[in-house]
Amino acid sequence: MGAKIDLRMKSVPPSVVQPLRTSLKIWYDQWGRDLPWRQTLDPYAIWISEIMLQQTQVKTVIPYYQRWLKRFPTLEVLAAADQQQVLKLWQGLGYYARARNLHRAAQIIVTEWGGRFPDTLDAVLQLPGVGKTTAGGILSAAFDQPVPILDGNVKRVLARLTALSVPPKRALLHLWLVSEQVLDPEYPRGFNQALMDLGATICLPKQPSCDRCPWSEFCQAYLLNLQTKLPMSEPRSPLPHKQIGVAVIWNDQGQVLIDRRPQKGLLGGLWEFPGGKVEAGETIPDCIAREIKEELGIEIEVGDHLITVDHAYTHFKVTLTVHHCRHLVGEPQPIACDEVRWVTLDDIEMYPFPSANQQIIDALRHQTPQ
DNA sequence: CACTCGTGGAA
DNA sequence: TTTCCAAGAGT
Repeated sequence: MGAKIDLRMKSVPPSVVQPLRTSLKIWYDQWGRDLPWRQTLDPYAIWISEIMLQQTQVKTVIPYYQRWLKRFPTLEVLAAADQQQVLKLWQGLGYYARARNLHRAAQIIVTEWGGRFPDTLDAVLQLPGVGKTTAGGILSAAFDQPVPILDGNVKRVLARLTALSVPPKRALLHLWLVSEQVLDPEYPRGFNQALMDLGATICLPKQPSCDRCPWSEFCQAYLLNLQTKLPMSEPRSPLPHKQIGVAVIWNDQGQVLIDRRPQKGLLGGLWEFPGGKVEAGETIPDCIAREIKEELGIEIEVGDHLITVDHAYTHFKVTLTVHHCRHLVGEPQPIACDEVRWVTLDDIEMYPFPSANQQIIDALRHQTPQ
């Protein structure tokens, strides 16, 4: 009872550590990726890339990274910027707390560190939005310090290397120890980058290219022919589906009403068209009128259907049913949001919107305003 | 510690 | 088309 799996059996034998380092370096020298953030040693630029790359593919990040450094070339520029400008540049990248934390952290570095990026693990871990993996990525890439990492790529590579018999989530301590154990103290910058490249280009989730892998002769999963079955995954529960009624409210000046979501929580700090969840037995127009009265304190007339948008978030799906509406009486109040504003369709592009709402804006541009 | 937090690439 | 999941962190 309670006997835990003996993870020591899954460690890497000390005699294998040096061959792992040597073979990975040789492979990386030939096959390593040439990525924009590897052309600099500026800790600011490397930090930006590490944050953007959290849960986000390299291909998606590259254009955002280029635009970011053009718009916010230094820590000082970022610290002095408006949060709305920061979020606007982040629009579409998701996990918007990353952008809010970057902005806050830049201000902290300016005030607490005189604008000089900290170079110790403790100090970097104090920055909002920086956890163990990001800290290791920054310190190894920018300062060549031997600090381990454990991102999705490394979890998969090490789970296969050691034929980990439980899902990685259940063995994080073990995986961190292995990452630290194999890390080459003579070559930390290249090693960590090589480890991630191995996961991203060879040790793929499905159909790993073991015939091109420098570690195949050491890989317990490969030697046991388990490489396509590892790492183990945990079953997922089906996503709940929410029906949302959304209002595009027009006033007599041809403006529409938008609101800014609270800083905390989903899509914090972004703007949106107001609306809310459809209750049982309620029609969409009834829902929209009720939500607008509850959240903005105004009376509207619900008109024609504009567009229906289906969107999937991480933990649920939504269907936004959007109607044109006409403002009748009352001054909009920010009851359930941080701010409300009347804007023209020309000005609306200045505001950061979530992707599902951007589709609504696109639809508005393609039809005659009410 | 389980849950929250976005979006799009790739199969 | 659906499904997985990507250089994870905060609470």
